[in-house]
Amino acid sequence: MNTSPATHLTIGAVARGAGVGVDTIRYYEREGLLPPPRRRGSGYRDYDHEAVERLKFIRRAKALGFALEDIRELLALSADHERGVRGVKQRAEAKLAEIEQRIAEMQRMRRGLKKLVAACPGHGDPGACPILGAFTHGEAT
Amino acid sequence: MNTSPATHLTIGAVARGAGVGVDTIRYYEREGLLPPPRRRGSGYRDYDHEAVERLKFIRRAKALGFALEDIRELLALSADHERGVRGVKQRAEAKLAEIEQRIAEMQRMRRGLKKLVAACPGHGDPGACPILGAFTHGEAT
DNA sequence: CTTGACCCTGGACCATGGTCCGGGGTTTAG
DNA sequence: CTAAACCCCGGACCATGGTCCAGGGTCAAG
Repeated sequence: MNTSPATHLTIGAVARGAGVGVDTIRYYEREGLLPPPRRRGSGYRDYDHEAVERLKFIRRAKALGFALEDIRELLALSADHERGVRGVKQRAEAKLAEIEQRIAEMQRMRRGLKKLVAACPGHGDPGACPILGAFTHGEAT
Repeated sequence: MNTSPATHLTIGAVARGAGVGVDTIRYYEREGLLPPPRRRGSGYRDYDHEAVERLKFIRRAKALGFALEDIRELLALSADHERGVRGVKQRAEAKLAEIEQRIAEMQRMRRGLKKLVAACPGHGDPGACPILGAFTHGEAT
């Protein structure tokens, strides 16, 4: 297996490869999401392809609903592989529960709003608009 | 029904009544979410009970997934009742679509994460943990 | 060798949704 | 009357997740 550690990528190449901005990369580095890469003599950051993967991972994790802080923890866990696997699974389970919670909340919103929209004639007497009514004395929750 | 316009409430009473902080009320006023109330001779804001209702409305709308800017628009529409009813319904419909969109996204996340958690042994070889794998080369989306 | 594209740093700035503070006036209960 | 509790204003500050800028060095093509 070739994990290709020998690639030499500038920050710009990594950014293009991962679909983020260079400032974002430096920001993630400051925030401990991306390990500080080795430097070239010039001071330029010198990345390998794993950095691109890690950034893609961050994007995916964000898309999965993880905040940067969650991701930082996940990455720290995955760095410490032996105890990491268990931890990663636990975090993922916790996140799953959180997401399911959020879905349930959103569904409550959806139901309330749907009911209101269905009941609103969309014209005429404001008193007949249940949306405004629900806003004014809450029956939409 | 008594719409009681004659109540005299200080900002603190309104805050307690609506379950928000006084700073939040002043912030909402600055942001155009709450109309500037009349003032007493001393300069104190003088609210009536409608302000409390309006704040509760803002809380409910936030709970329904509206951002403060959305709420500002909704309030502006509802102030102009005749053309407002139609507008309010349209906004609510748009918001409903947005919420449904968000629910769908969350459900995709949930499915991905669930699959990963189910497949992860939770111990042993990190290579066997599909969560880390999915993060490193995305199959979770 | 020059030129333009790229990289470095530190720090300022953005939006969102508030929260807190200081210095001062007001109101109300005892 | 006094003291506590409340109110005023303007402005600073918080977290989140970046984005942009100035002033300078580096690298690659022609």
